[in-house]
Amino acid sequence: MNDLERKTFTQNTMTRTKNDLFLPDEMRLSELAKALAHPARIAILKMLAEKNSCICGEIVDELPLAQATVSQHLKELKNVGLIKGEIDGPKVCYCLNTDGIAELRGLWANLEQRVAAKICC
Amino acid sequence: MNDLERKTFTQNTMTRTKNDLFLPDEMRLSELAKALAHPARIAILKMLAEKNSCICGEIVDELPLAQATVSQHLKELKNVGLIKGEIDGPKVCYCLNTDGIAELRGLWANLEQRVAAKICC
DNA sequence: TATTTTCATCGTAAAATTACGATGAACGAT
DNA sequence: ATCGTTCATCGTAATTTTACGATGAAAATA
Repeated sequence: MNDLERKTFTQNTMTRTKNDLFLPDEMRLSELAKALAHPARIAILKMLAEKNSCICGEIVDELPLAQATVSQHLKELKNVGLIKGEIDGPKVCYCLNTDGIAELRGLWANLEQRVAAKICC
Repeated sequence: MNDLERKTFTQNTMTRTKNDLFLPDEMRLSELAKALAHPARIAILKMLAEKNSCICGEIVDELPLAQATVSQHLKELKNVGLIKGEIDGPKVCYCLNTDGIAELRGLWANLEQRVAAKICC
Protein backbone atom coordinates (compact mmCIF):
# COMPACT_ATOMS: atom_id res chain seq x y z
CA MET A 1 0.00 0.00 0.00
CA ASN A 2 1.66 3.20 -1.15
CA ASP A 3 0.92 6.73 0.01
CA LEU A 4 -1.77 7.41 -2.56
CA GLU A 5 -3.59 4.16 -1.92
CA ARG A 6 -3.45 4.73 1.81
CA LYS A 7 -4.74 8.26 1.46
CA THR A 8 -7.57 7.16 -0.80
CA PHE A 9 -8.52 4.40 1.60
CA THR A 10 -8.58 6.81 4.49
CA GLN A 11 -10.67 9.24 2.47
CA ASN A 12 -13.22 6.62 1.51
CA THR A 13 -13.88 5.39 5.00
CA MET A 14 -13.60 8.69 6.85
CA THR A 15 -13.12 6.73 10.04
CA ARG A 16 -10.04 5.92 12.05
CA THR A 17 -9.47 2.55 13.64
CA LYS A 18 -6.48 0.80 15.10
CA ASN A 19 -5.47 -0.61 11.73
CA ASP A 20 -6.29 2.48 9.72
CA LEU A 21 -4.00 5.46 9.60
CA PHE A 22 -4.94 9.13 9.69
CA LEU A 23 -7.66 11.34 8.29
CA PRO A 24 -7.04 13.39 5.12
CA ASP A 25 -7.39 16.68 6.98
CA GLU A 26 -4.88 15.53 9.57
CA MET A 27 -2.47 14.48 6.85
CA ARG A 28 -2.83 17.70 4.93
CA LEU A 29 -2.55 19.99 7.94
CA SER A 30 0.55 18.15 9.07
CA GLU A 31 2.07 18.65 5.61
CA LEU A 32 1.36 22.36 5.70
CA ALA A 33 2.61 22.62 9.28
CA LYS A 34 5.81 20.89 8.25
CA ALA A 35 6.33 23.62 5.68
CA LEU A 36 6.19 26.14 8.54
CA ALA A 37 8.46 24.03 10.71
CA HIS A 38 11.59 25.97 9.82
CA PRO A 39 12.23 29.63 10.63
CA ALA A 40 13.71 30.28 7.20
CA ARG A 41 10.50 29.25 5.50
CA ILE A 42 8.45 31.46 7.79
CA ALA A 43 10.82 34.32 7.05
CA ILE A 44 10.33 33.68 3.34
CA LEU A 45 6.55 33.83 3.67
CA LYS A 46 6.82 37.09 5.58
CA MET A 47 9.10 38.57 2.91
CA LEU A 48 6.72 37.60 0.15
CA ALA A 49 3.83 39.09 2.13
CA GLU A 50 5.66 42.38 2.65
CA LYS A 51 6.86 42.83 -0.90
CA ASN A 52 3.89 41.07 -2.52
CA SER A 53 6.41 39.27 -4.73
CA CYS A 54 10.10 38.77 -4.72
CA ILE A 55 12.85 37.52 -6.98
CA CYS A 56 14.76 34.60 -5.64
CA GLY A 57 18.02 36.52 -5.32
CA GLU A 58 16.55 39.01 -2.87
CA ILE A 59 15.37 36.18 -0.66
CA VAL A 60 18.80 34.58 -0.72
CA ASP A 61 20.43 37.90 0.20
CA GLU A 62 18.23 38.41 3.24
CA LEU A 63 18.60 34.92 4.67
CA PRO A 64 21.68 33.61 6.49
CA LEU A 65 21.80 30.54 4.28
CA ALA A 66 23.52 29.47 1.11
CA GLN A 67 21.77 29.84 -2.22
CA ALA A 68 21.33 26.10 -2.62
CA THR A 69 19.72 25.84 0.79
CA VAL A 70 17.29 28.68 0.15
CA SER A 71 16.39 27.13 -3.19
CA GLN A 72 15.59 23.93 -1.34
CA HIS A 73 13.34 25.74 1.12
CA LEU A 74 11.57 27.51 -1.72
CA LYS A 75 10.98 24.16 -3.39
CA GLU A 76 9.36 22.76 -0.26
CA LEU A 77 7.06 25.77 0.06
CA LYS A 78 6.15 25.43 -3.60
CA ASN A 79 5.57 21.67 -3.41
CA VAL A 80 3.20 22.03 -0.48
CA GLY A 81 1.31 24.78 -2.31
CA LEU A 82 2.08 27.81 -0.17
CA ILE A 83 4.01 29.77 -2.81
CA LYS A 84 4.31 29.96 -6.58
CA GLY A 85 7.34 30.63 -8.76
CA GLU A 86 7.32 32.33 -12.13
CA ILE A 87 10.33 32.42 -14.42
CA ASP A 88 11.23 35.98 -15.40
CA GLY A 89 14.17 35.88 -17.74
CA PRO A 90 17.17 34.53 -15.89
CA LYS A 91 15.49 35.34 -12.57
CA VAL A 92 12.57 33.68 -10.81
CA CYS A 93 9.79 35.68 -9.19
CA TYR A 94 8.24 34.01 -6.16
CA CYS A 95 4.95 34.95 -4.57
CA LEU A 96 2.37 33.64 -2.14
CA ASN A 97 -0.12 31.07 -3.37
CA THR A 98 -3.49 32.32 -2.21
CA ASP A 99 -5.10 28.90 -2.51
CA GLY A 100 -2.55 27.19 -0.30
CA ILE A 101 -2.67 29.96 2.27
CA ALA A 102 -6.45 29.73 2.36
CA GLU A 103 -6.31 25.98 2.78
CA LEU A 104 -3.93 26.32 5.71
CA ARG A 105 -6.11 29.01 7.25
CA GLY A 106 -9.15 26.79 7.00
CA LEU A 107 -7.53 23.65 8.37
CA TRP A 108 -5.97 25.52 11.26
CA ALA A 109 -9.20 27.39 12.02
CA ASN A 110 -10.95 24.05 12.25
CA LEU A 111 -8.41 22.66 14.69
CA GLU A 112 -8.27 25.93 16.59
CA GLN A 113 -12.02 25.85 17.18
CA ARG A 114 -11.81 22.35 18.57
CA VAL A 115 -9.05 23.19 21.02
CA ALA A 116 -10.44 26.57 22.08
CA ALA A 117 -11.13 27.17 25.76
CA LYS A 118 -10.59 23.68 27.07
CA ILE A 119 -9.85 23.12 30.73
CA CYS A 120 -7.26 20.68 32.01
CA CYS A 121 -7.82 17.74 34.32
CA MET B 1 27.63 30.16 19.96
CA ASN B 2 25.06 27.72 21.29
CA ASP B 3 21.30 27.85 20.80
CA LEU B 4 20.59 29.93 23.87
CA GLU B 5 23.28 32.47 23.06
CA ARG B 6 22.08 32.73 19.51
CA LYS B 7 18.47 33.18 20.60
CA THR B 8 19.44 35.85 23.13
CA PHE B 9 21.48 37.67 20.54
CA THR B 10 18.62 37.60 18.10
CA GLN B 11 16.21 38.82 20.76
CA ASN B 12 18.42 41.69 21.77
CA THR B 13 18.88 43.09 18.31
CA MET B 14 15.42 42.38 16.89
CA THR B 15 16.86 42.77 13.43
CA ARG B 16 17.86 40.27 10.82
CA THR B 17 20.94 40.67 8.69
CA LYS B 18 22.96 38.35 6.53
CA ASN B 19 25.09 37.24 9.46
CA ASP B 20 22.28 37.08 11.98
CA LEU B 21 19.85 34.19 12.13
CA PHE B 22 16.11 34.35 12.70
CA LEU B 23 13.68 36.35 14.80
CA PRO B 24 12.33 34.92 18.07
CA ASP B 25 8.77 34.82 16.74
CA GLU B 26 9.94 32.97 13.66
CA MET B 27 11.85 30.49 15.81
CA ARG B 28 8.95 29.92 18.16
CA LEU B 29 6.30 29.58 15.47
CA SER B 30 8.49 27.10 13.62
CA GLU B 31 8.83 25.08 16.84
CA LEU B 32 5.09 25.00 17.35
CA ALA B 33 4.49 24.20 13.69
CA LYS B 34 6.93 21.32 13.95
CA ALA B 35 4.78 19.92 16.75
CA LEU B 36 1.86 19.91 14.30
CA ALA B 37 3.98 18.42 11.54
CA HIS B 38 2.82 14.86 12.15
CA PRO B 39 -0.75 13.60 11.72
CA ALA B 40 -0.55 11.57 14.93
CA ARG B 41 0.13 14.69 16.98
CA ILE B 42 -2.76 16.52 15.35
CA ALA B 43 -4.99 13.54 16.06
CA ILE B 44 -3.87 13.65 19.69
CA LEU B 45 -4.76 17.32 19.99
CA LYS B 46 -8.18 16.64 18.49
CA MET B 47 -8.77 13.79 20.92
CA LEU B 48 -7.83 15.94 23.88
CA ALA B 49 -10.11 18.68 22.60
CA GLU B 50 -13.05 16.30 22.22
CA LYS B 51 -12.70 14.59 25.56
CA ASN B 52 -11.27 17.61 27.39
CA SER B 53 -8.73 15.25 28.93
CA CYS B 54 -7.57 11.77 28.27
CA ILE B 55 -5.49 9.08 29.89
CA CYS B 56 -2.50 7.99 27.90
CA GLY B 57 -3.84 4.49 27.31
CA GLU B 58 -6.90 5.71 25.47
CA ILE B 59 -4.71 7.72 23.13
CA VAL B 60 -2.52 4.72 22.45
CA ASP B 61 -5.58 2.58 21.72
CA GLU B 62 -6.96 5.00 19.14
CA LEU B 63 -3.74 5.54 17.23
CA PRO B 64 -2.19 3.07 14.78
CA LEU B 65 1.15 3.31 16.54
CA ALA B 66 3.02 1.44 19.24
CA GLN B 67 2.86 2.63 22.84
CA ALA B 68 6.48 3.77 22.82
CA THR B 69 5.89 5.83 19.69
CA VAL B 70 2.79 7.51 21.07
CA SER B 71 4.63 8.29 24.28
CA GLN B 72 7.31 9.96 22.19
CA HIS B 73 4.74 12.08 20.36
CA LEU B 74 3.15 13.06 23.67
CA LYS B 75 6.55 14.10 24.95
CA GLU B 76 7.11 16.37 21.97
CA LEU B 77 3.73 18.03 22.40
CA LYS B 78 4.46 18.51 26.07
CA ASN B 79 7.97 19.86 25.51
CA VAL B 80 6.74 22.48 23.07
CA GLY B 81 4.00 23.50 25.51
CA LEU B 82 0.86 22.41 23.69
CA ILE B 83 -0.26 19.79 26.22
CA LYS B 84 0.18 18.97 29.87
CA GLY B 85 0.42 15.61 31.62
CA GLU B 86 -0.67 14.86 35.14
CA ILE B 87 0.13 11.63 36.93
CA ASP B 88 -3.01 9.92 38.18
CA GLY B 89 -2.03 6.77 40.01
CA PRO B 90 -0.42 4.38 37.57
CA LYS B 91 -2.02 6.25 34.68
CA VAL B 92 -1.23 9.65 33.20
CA CYS B 93 -3.91 12.15 32.30
CA TYR B 94 -3.06 14.37 29.35
CA CYS B 95 -4.84 17.57 28.43
CA LEU B 96 -4.42 20.66 26.30
CA ASN B 97 -2.19 23.46 27.58
CA THR B 98 -4.22 26.63 27.14
CA ASP B 99 -1.15 28.85 27.25
CA GLY B 100 0.63 27.02 24.46
CA ILE B 101 -2.49 26.89 22.32
CA ALA B 102 -2.97 30.62 22.82
CA GLU B 103 0.63 31.31 21.89
CA LEU B 104 0.28 29.33 18.70
CA ARG B 105 -2.98 31.07 17.88
CA GLY B 106 -1.33 34.46 18.32
CA LEU B 107 1.78 33.70 16.31
CA TRP B 108 -0.21 32.18 13.48
CA ALA B 109 -2.74 35.03 13.49
CA ASN B 110 0.15 37.44 13.10
CA LEU B 111 1.56 35.59 10.13
CA GLU B 112 -1.88 35.03 8.69
CA GLN B 113 -2.59 38.75 8.67
CA ARG B 114 0.61 39.44 6.81
CA VAL B 115 -0.08 36.93 4.10
CA ALA B 116 -3.77 37.72 3.72
CA ALA B 117 -5.06 38.73 0.31
CA LYS B 118 -1.80 39.06 -1.56
CA ILE B 119 -1.69 38.94 -5.32
CA CYS B 120 0.95 37.11 -7.27
CA CYS B 121 3.36 38.55 -9.84
C1' DT C 1 4.60 -9.36 49.44
C1' DA C 2 3.87 -10.68 44.73
C1' DT C 3 1.60 -9.54 40.59
C1' DT C 4 -0.40 -6.75 37.18
C1' DT C 5 -1.17 -2.49 34.89
C1' DT C 6 0.43 1.77 33.11
C1' DC C 7 3.62 4.51 31.05
C1' DA C 8 8.40 6.58 30.28
C1' DT C 9 12.86 5.68 28.76
C1' DC C 10 16.66 3.19 26.42
C1' DG C 11 18.73 1.36 22.45
C1' DT C 12 18.60 1.15 17.77
C1' DA C 13 17.43 1.11 12.82
C1' DA C 14 15.52 3.44 8.92
C1' DA C 15 14.10 7.48 6.80
C1' DA C 16 13.75 12.42 6.38
C1' DT C 17 15.61 16.98 7.02
C1' DT C 18 19.06 20.47 6.73
C1' DA C 19 23.00 22.45 4.79
C1' DC C 20 26.50 23.49 1.38
C1' DG C 21 29.81 23.28 -2.59
C1' DA C 22 29.92 22.08 -7.27
C1' DT C 23 27.80 21.80 -11.53
C1' DG C 24 24.80 22.86 -15.26
C1' DA C 25 20.96 25.08 -17.73
C1' DA C 26 18.68 29.30 -19.23
C1' DC C 27 18.78 33.87 -20.26
C1' DG C 28 20.43 38.67 -21.08
C1' DA C 29 24.22 41.46 -22.27
C1' DT C 30 28.46 42.43 -24.56
C1' DA D 1 29.31 33.78 -30.15
C1' DT D 2 31.01 34.56 -25.58
C1' DC D 3 30.47 35.92 -21.00
C1' DG D 4 28.28 36.87 -16.61
C1' DT D 5 24.14 36.34 -13.91
C1' DT D 6 20.58 33.68 -11.91
C1' DC D 7 18.81 29.73 -10.08
C1' DA D 8 17.77 24.58 -9.83
C1' DT D 9 19.72 20.27 -9.15
C1' DC D 10 23.22 16.79 -7.79
C1' DG D 11 26.03 14.66 -4.49
C1' DT D 12 27.02 14.28 0.12
C1' DA D 13 27.57 14.79 5.18
C1' DA D 14 25.55 15.66 9.58
C1' DT D 15 21.63 15.88 12.22
C1' DT D 16 16.87 14.99 13.36
C1' DT D 17 12.73 12.42 13.15
C1' DT D 18 10.03 8.35 13.33
C1' DA D 19 9.17 3.91 14.89
C1' DC D 20 9.34 -0.17 17.76
C1' DG D 21 10.82 -3.86 21.08
C1' DA D 22 12.73 -4.30 25.50
C1' DT D 23 13.28 -2.75 29.95
C1' DG D 24 12.29 -0.38 34.22
C1' DA D 25 9.76 2.50 37.57
C1' DA D 26 5.51 3.51 40.02
C1' DA D 27 1.19 2.51 41.65
C1' DA D 28 -2.92 -0.31 42.38
C1' DT D 29 -4.42 -4.91 43.38
C1' DA D 30 -4.53 -9.62 44.73
